Amino acid sequence: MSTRRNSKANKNQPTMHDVARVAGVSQMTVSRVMRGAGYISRTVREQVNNAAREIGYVHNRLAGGISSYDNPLVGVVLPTLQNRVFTEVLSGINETLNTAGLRPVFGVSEYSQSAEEELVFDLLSWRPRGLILPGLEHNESVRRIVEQTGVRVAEIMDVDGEPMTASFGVSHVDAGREMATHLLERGYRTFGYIASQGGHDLRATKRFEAFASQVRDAGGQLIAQRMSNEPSSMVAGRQLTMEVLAHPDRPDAIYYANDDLAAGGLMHCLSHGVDVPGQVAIAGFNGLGFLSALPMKITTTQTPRYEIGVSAAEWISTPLDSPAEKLIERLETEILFGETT
Amino acid sequence: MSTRRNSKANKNQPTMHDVARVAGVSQMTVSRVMRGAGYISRTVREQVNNAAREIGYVHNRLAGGISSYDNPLVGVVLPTLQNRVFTEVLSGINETLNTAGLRPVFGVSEYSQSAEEELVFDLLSWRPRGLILPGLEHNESVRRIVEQTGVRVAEIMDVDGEPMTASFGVSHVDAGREMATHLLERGYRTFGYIASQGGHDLRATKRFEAFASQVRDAGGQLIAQRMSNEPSSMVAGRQLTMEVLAHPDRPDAIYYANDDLAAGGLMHCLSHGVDVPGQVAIAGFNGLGFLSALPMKITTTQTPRYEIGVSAAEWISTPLDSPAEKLIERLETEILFGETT
DNA sequence: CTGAAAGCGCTAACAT
DNA sequence: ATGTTAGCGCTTTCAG
Repeated sequence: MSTRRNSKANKNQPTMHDVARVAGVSQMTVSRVMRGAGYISRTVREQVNNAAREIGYVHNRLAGGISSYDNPLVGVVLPTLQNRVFTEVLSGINETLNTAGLRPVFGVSEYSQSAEEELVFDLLSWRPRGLILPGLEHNESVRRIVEQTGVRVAEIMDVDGEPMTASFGVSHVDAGREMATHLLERGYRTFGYIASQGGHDLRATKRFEAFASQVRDAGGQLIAQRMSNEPSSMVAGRQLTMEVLAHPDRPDAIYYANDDLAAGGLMHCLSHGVDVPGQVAIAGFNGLGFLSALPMKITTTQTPRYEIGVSAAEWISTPLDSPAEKLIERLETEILFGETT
Repeated sequence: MSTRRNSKANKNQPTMHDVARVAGVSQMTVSRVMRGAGYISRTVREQVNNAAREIGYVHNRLAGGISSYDNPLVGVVLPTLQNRVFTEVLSGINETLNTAGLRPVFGVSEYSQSAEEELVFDLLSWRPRGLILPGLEHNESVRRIVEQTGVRVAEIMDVDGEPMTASFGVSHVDAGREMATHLLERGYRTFGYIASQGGHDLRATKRFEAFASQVRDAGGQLIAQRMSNEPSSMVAGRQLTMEVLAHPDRPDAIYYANDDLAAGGLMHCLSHGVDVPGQVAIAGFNGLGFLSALPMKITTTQTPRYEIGVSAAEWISTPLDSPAEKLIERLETEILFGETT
């Protein structure tokens, strides 16, 4: 006769009861062995594990989560997968969660707040132990449901603003200002700015605004700006740089929203005999690893991307005891002085 | 009085019962509205949705999954997040699943079969609708549990072998052979090979073996091989190329395990006045977008990374009706003839 | 079109 | 160190 108790034709997967029957113990004992909870004698544990292996039992956490409320899932939202920056953050998140026995469930918002909203509801339906969201800007609906459900949220990448509960990132305002200061000190007076993502990257915007205001305060001028609607890439940077330099009124220096764009700019200059930094200086943002393989070291701001992922994931992993106190974890950036400025 | 029924202090989240009470309908009706199942009158649907919004109810899919056996999660395993190739595949997977209302839960195996095994068990504990695994090589334990649970598995990247149920990818054997043929036709006779990941990238190994055997068959020679244990990167490629070219017996051409390494090699040559392809030819693999921003077009094999993700995810999304028939979906590669060969 | 009853597979809480 | 009992929040099934 069949040993299955499942009335539905649907599935025929073994349950803890089946394991218990084979191992000759109670179902509760199987549960304890599976979770590594409570004290179980060596012999029983082995019987149970063998029985489980034999019949191909896999722990069912859906059922577990529903009764325990302690669910090892973490919802992760990223703005894009097209940019190394976020996959490095994801890498930090994933490794840290993995170590803590937690698992990421994730979605990509494509820099859209309404897509983010949908994602947040969807992720919340898995009753995650926490949520990791990009940036500090979210729509009202997201704020409301976060408040109502009381889910722990780590807002990452940015610390220039008020987090819902905790933020982990860098100050883009300071980074933009510092780069402006550096370029001004070097004697550059007229500037270009090249960005991508059609302005949806709010952190790039923060950097740029701080950069621009610092430039103006020092009597410098912003004389060229180009923005692509595409995701950032070397190809886009190369194209936009060509456009900026084609103009009769060339800037002394170009600030790029990130390293990919800056590297593309450098490639344009190298291919067209434009002297860097003699005719035009180049500055990027992030300090991506591939820069050090380029023919010239690009000046950029080093950001701790992996570490941002790690610190956010660690906070989510921590057994919550701290009350509602807000946490702002600011990680530091640093200008890498290259040969392009 | 409190409207909560939850005896545990644990959580105090509203349930369908709470929504039902507020909306003045039965809990079952709420369930139908949430899932968009069955026929619900317009009025009732709106009442329910309003009530849900008002009290901040979020659908609980853990509870749903346990009774319905139809779970919108898909387990995804990637070998690494350090390589654009896989984040592009992930991008295709994610977008496709998203469209189908499915959600990825994922883990990274770091090219280790035992890490993969752990991951597979962990992912299976969420009773996913399917699994996406890299490559065709898996350990016995993975094969057993896949068979026992009957979970749908899409093996991606590679079609040179027998899948458990379905594979989506390219032929690395053919790709390696084709590149060898191309280089031989160009007149190159002595070859170098540069790789990374310490040989754990089994697909790179398949390419290389096909490449090497083709070279030997044509009377060519493989005179230099370097392999880094690091993840692949331009920096590693630059370094290894320097090492290969420092040797008195220089190869006519270097085949790289991928474009990052090849681009690093090109950068070395450009920076050191090594004539490409006059002194040494360069060939990569993948056709990553950034190649077109480099000063010289590198010859490479174009691979459909995003599409591999899409086709695997589509197969997982499809309501299963097809029997146990094996599926091998071979996507095509194509040599991009550049200026470096 | 809507509702009531009966579980889904597991864990918490309380025995023993 | 192990077992019993009573749900967790939802969906299935069967009524109406």
